[in-house]
Amino acid sequence: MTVTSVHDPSHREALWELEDAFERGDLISLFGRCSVTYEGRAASDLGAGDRLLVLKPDGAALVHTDEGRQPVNWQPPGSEHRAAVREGRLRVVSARTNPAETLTVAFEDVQQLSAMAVTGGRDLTLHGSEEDLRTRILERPDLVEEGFEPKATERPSSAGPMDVFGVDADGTPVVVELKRRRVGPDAVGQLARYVRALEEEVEAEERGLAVRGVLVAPSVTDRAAERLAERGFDHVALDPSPE
Amino acid sequence: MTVTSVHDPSHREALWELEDAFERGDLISLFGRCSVTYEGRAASDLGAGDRLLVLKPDGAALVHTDEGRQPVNWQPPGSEHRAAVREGRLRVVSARTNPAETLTVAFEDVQQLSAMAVTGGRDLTLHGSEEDLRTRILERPDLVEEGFEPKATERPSSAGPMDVFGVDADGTPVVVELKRRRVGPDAVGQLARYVRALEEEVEAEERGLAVRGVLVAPSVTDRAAERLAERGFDHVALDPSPE
DNA sequence: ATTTATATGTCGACT
DNA sequence: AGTCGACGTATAAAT
Repeated sequence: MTVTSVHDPSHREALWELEDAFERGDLISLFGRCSVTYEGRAASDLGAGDRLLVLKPDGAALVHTDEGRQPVNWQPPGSEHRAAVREGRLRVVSARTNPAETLTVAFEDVQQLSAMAVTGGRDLTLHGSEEDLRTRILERPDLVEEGFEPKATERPSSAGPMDVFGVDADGTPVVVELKRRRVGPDAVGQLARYVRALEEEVEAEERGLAVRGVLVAPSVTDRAAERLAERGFDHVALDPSPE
Repeated sequence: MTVTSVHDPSHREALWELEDAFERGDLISLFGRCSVTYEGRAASDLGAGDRLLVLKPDGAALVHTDEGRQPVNWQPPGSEHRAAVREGRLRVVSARTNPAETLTVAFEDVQQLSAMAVTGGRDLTLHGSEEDLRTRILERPDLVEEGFEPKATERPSSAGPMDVFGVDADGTPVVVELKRRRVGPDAVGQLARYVRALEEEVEAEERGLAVRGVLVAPSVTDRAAERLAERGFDHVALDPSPE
């Protein structure tokens, strides 16, 4: 039996089950009516309501309501879970240091507690990432531009490593910035820093050789297009994976 | 009784309970061994393993392993949940359009299903935000600098609305950029755009009047400090909430 | 430990 | 619906 569960337990029963589950390193799901307070990087208070508390053996804690992808409150992995009964009520505290922060869940009512011993299956393969986009360009440089020739990926510069560095048909240096989805102005700023850094390098040895900037992304916002135009950079419309 | 739960149900029993819970608009927690595939903005495959599936009545779906604050797979609110038994196995599909994406969870084994009717209690009050920082500065402008006088918040410019606009003791225009935590170089870039935009405005009517830039944040990274120095901007060390 | 860039980021506000 | 900036962003890689 890998799962233990109790329905409508007393606060004290819930505490016993919780402590056993902590001991076993289980993944825990706890339904009940509770109030939540958080204090740390910010501070928050959440009045009584029905919520789902998830406690993970790596120290993560999640308080979920019936809405939203995000937990309404949480604690990052690395925290320490503790449970106690105070004044007849179950209280779960998850805390960590550096930064110091504490999540407190005070239950008025515990409806359901389940705990599962989790084994294996942590191998996620994700496709369509920026990594894929780079692979695609290295395999078919003409997707960037006729005659484009990649020279290096992650080429270091004073502004950090650039995604792809190469030369165009004329031999002019080209900095390529990759984005897996539609981008805003910030990406142009990033590209501009790489181009400027490279221009300074190049000028040091060879006068008058311009550096081009190319932004590869499925699309760009209007504001980003303006800034590309200002700087004289190009945009190549390309998806991370072939349709 | 607001919670229903079944322990170690058959796939078909689980399906019935799931459909009832969908009907009632319950918040659902489902433990079991499953494989997960996602296809949409990206694509991913996750082999069999023990996981927690959370299904929300607003359409959100979360697949959690025993590690991490983030779900290993998910579907945003607004998706539609469906469940079925195929070849004797429970299969939960959550899908949405715009963008089109689909999450499929195929169970080998269902260990525990709980569903709770959630009522009320959605009032979160968060302290220590950028909003708080602005309030604090408007109440005590001297925290920015002796003689600083705020003139407007969210003052519009060609680069977008600036956090706080004011004048210093000499009557020089000051653009203030607020950050609630330690900042990197991107914040300096943001401030620089506001300052440049304002300089262009000011120059149009009045020659030779400089514009100052002040970054208010608890601290800055080394790189950010360099860029502040380059541009001649000031940094004021200030927390969103009084210690 | 700190800094940097990415993310299926998510989320809210505004146009 | 699209754009923009904040977030207790989280997370991984590099320094």
